[in-house]
Amino acid sequence: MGPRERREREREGIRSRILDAARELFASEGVDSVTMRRIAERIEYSPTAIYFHFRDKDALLEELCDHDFREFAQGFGVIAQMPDPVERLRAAGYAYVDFGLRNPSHYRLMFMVPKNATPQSKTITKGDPAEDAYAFVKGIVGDLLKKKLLREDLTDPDLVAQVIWSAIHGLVALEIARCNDQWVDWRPVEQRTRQVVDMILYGLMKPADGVRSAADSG
Amino acid sequence: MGPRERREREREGIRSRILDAARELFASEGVDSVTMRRIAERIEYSPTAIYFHFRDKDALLEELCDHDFREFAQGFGVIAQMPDPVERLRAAGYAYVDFGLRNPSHYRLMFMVPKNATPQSKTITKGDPAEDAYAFVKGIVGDLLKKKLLREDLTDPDLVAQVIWSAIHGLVALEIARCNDQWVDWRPVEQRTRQVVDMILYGLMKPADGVRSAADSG
DNA sequence: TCGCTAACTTAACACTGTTAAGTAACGGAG
DNA sequence: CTCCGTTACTTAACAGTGTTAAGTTAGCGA
Repeated sequence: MGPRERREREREGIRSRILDAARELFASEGVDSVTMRRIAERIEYSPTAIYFHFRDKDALLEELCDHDFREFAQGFGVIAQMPDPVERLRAAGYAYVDFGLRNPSHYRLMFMVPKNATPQSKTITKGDPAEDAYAFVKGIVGDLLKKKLLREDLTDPDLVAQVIWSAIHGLVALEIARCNDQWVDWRPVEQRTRQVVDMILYGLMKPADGVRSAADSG
Repeated sequence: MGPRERREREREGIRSRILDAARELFASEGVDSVTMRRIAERIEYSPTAIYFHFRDKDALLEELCDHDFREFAQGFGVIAQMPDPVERLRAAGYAYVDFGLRNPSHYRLMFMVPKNATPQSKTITKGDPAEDAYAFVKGIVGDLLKKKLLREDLTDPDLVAQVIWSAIHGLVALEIARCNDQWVDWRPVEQRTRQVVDMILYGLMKPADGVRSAADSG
């Protein structure tokens, strides 16, 4: 009760209005259009008012990132239900690429800009597959290990998860940064996605088990 | 001959002085320190003088990139001599990663910043493996195809080259953008490199032929 | 010698993030 | 109720950015 809490609520309100304005600007006009002055304009405050709620512009973008990270991880919700870890990995790969290509600006901010650290997020619990996409992949790798489906020299879930992430990230990152590059005779991104995922599965699993390629099922 | 040519030479001279200054600034203090004013300071000209030689800052950076692209491709010179395409691919992978990690600023500018096009370079001849790194990889893939070492469903050299590039690029790009990220328990980049290259070979080649992993030879 | 043009410089514009100083409103203490 | 301090802002300004417009000087061709 009391005005103490009301002030707190109001403060939180304007905070998220700032974040919303930044996000809209960001999504509709690209990261370069996210200036303090344009954010301020949208919420009808003076530019410097933002500094009362965020340390600086980087802190603001960091919090935007934070939100995106959770949303990103939550996108894997249904996939987590799949019983077969191989199919789960394949689906996760497709979902990852899909997110990146649907939200190139967000993806850039999240993974393609050098950062000292992923937001030391108080709001995302590290290691929880529902909120942490890396933990989700690592979980799948753990299941593959348990079922002894991986090559015998692969025993470190972190290492394998990082290798998988590299390949998928490279696909998305190149598409975002180089999609209009006339130099390379690009194959359709869907085709590349299928082949990268196939390569990951063929490349990490025991040959004996045989990987059903994407071509077989669709 | 006469003063006509001398002027031409002088013009070319100041042009490359600008490029050199920009390159030094870029390598020693990062891309953010490459401002028109600081470049001008170094060559003891006024900032606006640069505009007489380059359309704008982007054009200047583009030409910087151009130079890096050729240097990058030339780094594959000795590797091109290797007779076995499998070993050639492995060595090319290591060399690629090595370049990226040794020149993170250059790598970022070359491959991690969205561009409408790789410089429509008059100075790099597309398709020449000595000057075009993509063509070099595509050439290796062609040899692998000729020797029937690839999985039977893989017949398109461009597609395969792009898949290989994705995986290697992802490794480098993540290392550059996220090397200090506390969120992920990163394995040493050398270890990841070996595993990514192994995954590419295991993932693309026929299982029958057996891939000698990096662990076997070193 | 005249004049044109290439190669510059200086001044300025329109931006950017950010800080310093000033102002109005609100809440608790005496 | 009054006073006072904190909170939440605004206005003005600084230092920086890329870039353009206008003015200046030097050198070549006629």
